[in-house]
Amino acid sequence: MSKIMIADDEQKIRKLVCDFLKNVGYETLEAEDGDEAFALFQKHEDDIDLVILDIMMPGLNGWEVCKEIRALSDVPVIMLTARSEEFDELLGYESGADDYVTKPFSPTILVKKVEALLRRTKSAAYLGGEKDLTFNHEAHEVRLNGQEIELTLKEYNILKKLLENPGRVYSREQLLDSIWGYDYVGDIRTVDSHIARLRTKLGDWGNRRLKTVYGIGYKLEEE
Amino acid sequence: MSKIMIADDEQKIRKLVCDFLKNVGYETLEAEDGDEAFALFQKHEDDIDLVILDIMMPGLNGWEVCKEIRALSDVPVIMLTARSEEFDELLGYESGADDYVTKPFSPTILVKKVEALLRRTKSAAYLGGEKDLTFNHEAHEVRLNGQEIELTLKEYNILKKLLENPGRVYSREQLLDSIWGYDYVGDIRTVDSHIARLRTKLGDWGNRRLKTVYGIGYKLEEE
DNA sequence: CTTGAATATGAGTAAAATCATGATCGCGGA
DNA sequence: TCCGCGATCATGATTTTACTCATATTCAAG
Repeated sequence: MSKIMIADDEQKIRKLVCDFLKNVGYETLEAEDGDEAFALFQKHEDDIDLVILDIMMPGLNGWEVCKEIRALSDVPVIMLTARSEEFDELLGYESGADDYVTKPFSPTILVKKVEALLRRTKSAAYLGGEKDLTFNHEAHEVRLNGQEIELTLKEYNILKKLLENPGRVYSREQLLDSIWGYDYVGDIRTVDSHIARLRTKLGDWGNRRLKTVYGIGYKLEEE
Repeated sequence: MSKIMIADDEQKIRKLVCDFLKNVGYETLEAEDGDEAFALFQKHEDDIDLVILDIMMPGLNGWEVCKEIRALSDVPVIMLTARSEEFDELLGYESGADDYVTKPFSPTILVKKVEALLRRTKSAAYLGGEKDLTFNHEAHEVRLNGQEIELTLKEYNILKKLLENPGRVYSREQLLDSIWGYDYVGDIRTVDSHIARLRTKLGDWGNRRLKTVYGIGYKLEEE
């Protein structure tokens, strides 16, 4: 099960959050200030699946810890912000946080955010990680089990689009709109052609994951 | 696709937000003050999937609109707050808002929040009690006790419709009107066929909850 | 309270309509 | 010329509709 680190200087809050997270099956790790949080993260980096950071903490504050962590890892981060603080939410996103929760917060909502974030990042593993399909946007290259697959522009864009939201269904119109452009006029079934070619090129993986949703469109199925 | 209502008295802001939302495939509805917002919501209640409310508006202010909407519906609500305002976030949560964004905001962030919120609410368990049946509109997926049930379009739409108002009876005509379209011509008892297949596919749950109201139509029984 | 006519619904089947696929072809730009 | 792209078409698959007949329900008359 996933391990979550929570950093907050208030012991009560830490306990509250930990209790709820443990309740739904997560392991937790606690830090009571920014310095400890970062130290702990460095030590357990490979084990930690998600980080929750309070902003106002002794030592490094939450934003700073977040930036430091970001320098090392893409682990998902949720920030806790006290309502009275003059906080600049934007800064949070700039520092690389994935989500934030304002105090006072309902633990249930926090748990839901944690779950949503884990779900999202775990299914995005293909994009960064060591799974079977990797995207290298810079090089415009796709690799399946390390082997490069030569995709044409349209194929590449369609695959990329579907990969942006694994599980979500895209209608042919949506794909045409976002890849071809709003002003595209032409046969809607063109999408089918490209999907077919993608499936061929991606072989087994393509057949397994590129799903047709009858009467709706296509989606990339999560596994 | 989801429809989103945005209420703000500044035309520029409305346009900005609408453009971004449309860009990622949402439909939008605009209101320029609190009164119009509430009126519009009442009228299109069933179609609106999410509401974005500015706080400072002529007529009813954002908090008030939110409360009024909450009296009718659980639709997700995002509040827009000017950062300079002395605002009490708690009031926002008390009035039932699900999230808020402070101005000036980046449209991208707003879009992300919208998506996060829709994801959260749309895949949430439908009926308060047991968590056995879940709808994921994005993925066009229905799960019963976690296991996916493959439904055809019509089946899916009928189930969704009935689920919108558990306990309420829908006549065959109403279902035909809202799912097939008012101009449908054909056998009214087609509905029966689909209900029958739904019951089969949903097994025990279907037989228990999909009730026939003799002489009237069908309903989804609450438990 | 029972019966039976009238009506409504369920189950099953088969036909019809719709949709997706994969193969193929021609166009046009690199 | 080659290659990416869009279009078309035959084919098969899936979904939707229509229809039949058995069963269930209602309601009023006996």
